[in-house]
Amino acid sequence: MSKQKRKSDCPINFALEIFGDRWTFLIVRDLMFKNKHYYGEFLGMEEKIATNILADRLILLEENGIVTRTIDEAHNSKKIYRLTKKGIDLLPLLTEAILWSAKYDKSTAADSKFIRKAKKDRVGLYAEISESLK
Amino acid sequence: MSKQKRKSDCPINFALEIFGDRWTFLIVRDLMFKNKHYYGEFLGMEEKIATNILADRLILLEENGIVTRTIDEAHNSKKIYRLTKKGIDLLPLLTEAILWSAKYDKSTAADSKFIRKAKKDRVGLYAEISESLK
DNA sequence: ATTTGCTACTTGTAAAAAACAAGTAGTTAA
DNA sequence: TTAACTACTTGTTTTTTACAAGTAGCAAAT
Repeated sequence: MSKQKRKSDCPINFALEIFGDRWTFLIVRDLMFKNKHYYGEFLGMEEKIATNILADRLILLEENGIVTRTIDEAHNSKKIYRLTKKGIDLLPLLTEAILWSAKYDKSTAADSKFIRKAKKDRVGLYAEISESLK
Repeated sequence: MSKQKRKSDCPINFALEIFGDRWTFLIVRDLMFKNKHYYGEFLGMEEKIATNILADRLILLEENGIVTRTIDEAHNSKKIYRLTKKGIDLLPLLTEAILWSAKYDKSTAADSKFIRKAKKDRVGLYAEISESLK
């Protein structure tokens, strides 16, 4: 999945050209909600991403300005991945996806506390999570 | 892209297993915002979807309860595609995607009137569009 | 000082999906 | 009765994904 010329300037298409695959959003999810920061942590995700796909998607996410990659000062062999502002700004999109899935998937594993808070106090929820990502 | 067992019950993954590709959301976009209802109309989209991909995605969207397919009574050779309630409920998700892309894509083709309305009166916008889809 | 293991990858290959070009079957219109 | 339209299907090539294995840099343990 390398850089190609865009199919259109439609905003939906813009988002799809970054996130229109099975894996990219799962990495963002782990960064956003599961406090994961290392390659090895993403590799451990429930959905079992392959090593090459993970490496590829991390590069793309960095190229698209959604995550940063820095060296862990305590352990030189480790790299820390973090969401940028642009990445954190995906929170409303992720939240709507979660709400939609929770509504229509009978066997959803969505966190009911999250759903309740999202319905009652969206602004507060966003503030809380944004704060946790600083 | 046929039916396979799910990788997880995570709500993000649930959405991705339906929409995690380059094309499915573009069809939903055309149904939601561009008043398209026929195979031939989708085929004419700016992004140039291939005939086999379109046919496949329409089947999947129907299987997932997001669109209905009915025969046009006036023209027996035509089929009408419409969003279901489940499909219309994707509106907040699509809207957040549009807002995010409009914010971060310098050359976005996002409709500025839509963006303004979405920022000022989300509820009103949703009501307006939902009404137009009945 | 050297093996052992951890971390973050890369490489090779098979399988699956997408892209592209062409063809087909059932209307409808001329 | 032919021509055109509509919604597809089929075949082939190209691209992407999945899976298994290997590698390079660092750190701790023997």
